[in-house]
Amino acid sequence: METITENQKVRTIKKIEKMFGHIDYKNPPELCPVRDVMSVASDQWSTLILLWLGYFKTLRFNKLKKYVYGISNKVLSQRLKVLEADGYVSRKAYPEVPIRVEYTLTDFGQLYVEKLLDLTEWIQTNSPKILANRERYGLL
Amino acid sequence: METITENQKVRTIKKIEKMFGHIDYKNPPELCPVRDVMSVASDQWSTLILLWLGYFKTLRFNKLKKYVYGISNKVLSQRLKVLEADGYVSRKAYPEVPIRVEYTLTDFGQLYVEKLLDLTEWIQTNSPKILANRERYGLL
DNA sequence: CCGCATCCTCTCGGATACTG
DNA sequence: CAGTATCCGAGAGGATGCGG
Repeated sequence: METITENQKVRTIKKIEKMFGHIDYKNPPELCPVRDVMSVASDQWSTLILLWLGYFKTLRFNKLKKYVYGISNKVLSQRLKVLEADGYVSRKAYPEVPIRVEYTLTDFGQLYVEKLLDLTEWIQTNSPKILANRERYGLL
Repeated sequence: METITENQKVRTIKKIEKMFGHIDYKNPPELCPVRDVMSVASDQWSTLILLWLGYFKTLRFNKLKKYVYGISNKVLSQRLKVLEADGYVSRKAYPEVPIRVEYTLTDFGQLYVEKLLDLTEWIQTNSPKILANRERYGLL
């Protein structure tokens, strides 16, 4: 396991201070953009949608639905709409019959996916440890 | 805005392939550890709890409740329990009267917070753009 | 094929009151 | 002080059928 230097801890604290320090912590959550934006972007379904789009570059609705296994029509279209609104995803409809719709990451979305991936990779690496923790904890 | 090289995109795809490639996408979500672990760690409340603990190092229950503004007793204790189970947070109770309980990040939790922070910083930086997107989209 | 509309279920989460 | 217990409402999300 990686080790943590005191220096690193101090830098972390500085970063958090920069993030939270200037807001009055008594403010309602609506006024915290980080939380607001996070609630869209790091939603469980959205995360998977974005990663699969990062992988395939372009996906149609039903294809996406297959990869993001278990998602319902309703939730998928809901999430796509929000992701489009926030600028991560672009939607292109071809007026054929039957209609064809393609979803693609925007450049902005691509950047986000790269950040997100750093986190999910870390999680993937550490998930055995985490699941073991959880197991052990359950036994207490 | 940063630009994205084609090289970077290819690397991103490789990473995602490594993450998702080996699993059968038809498997039920329960079998995807990334998703499972993410649902705990990147929960909206958990994120805030972890960041505040990263900032203060040690916080008591009611102090935490003040900083994570708007969280209820129930949810706070729930989240803390799960975060403890997964190994991000340690709980220490002092048998005084009245009782005193202190929550601290574990070293593991500290590492996670650093990763998480990279993401939230990016979000903080880009939230004006995202909110503007959202606004514009609403007008269409 | 895309995805909205409907219905219905069920969990999450807020408020409050209470105990070791 | 640090939670647990209880109640309750809101809304997320699943299933299905239909329409463009």
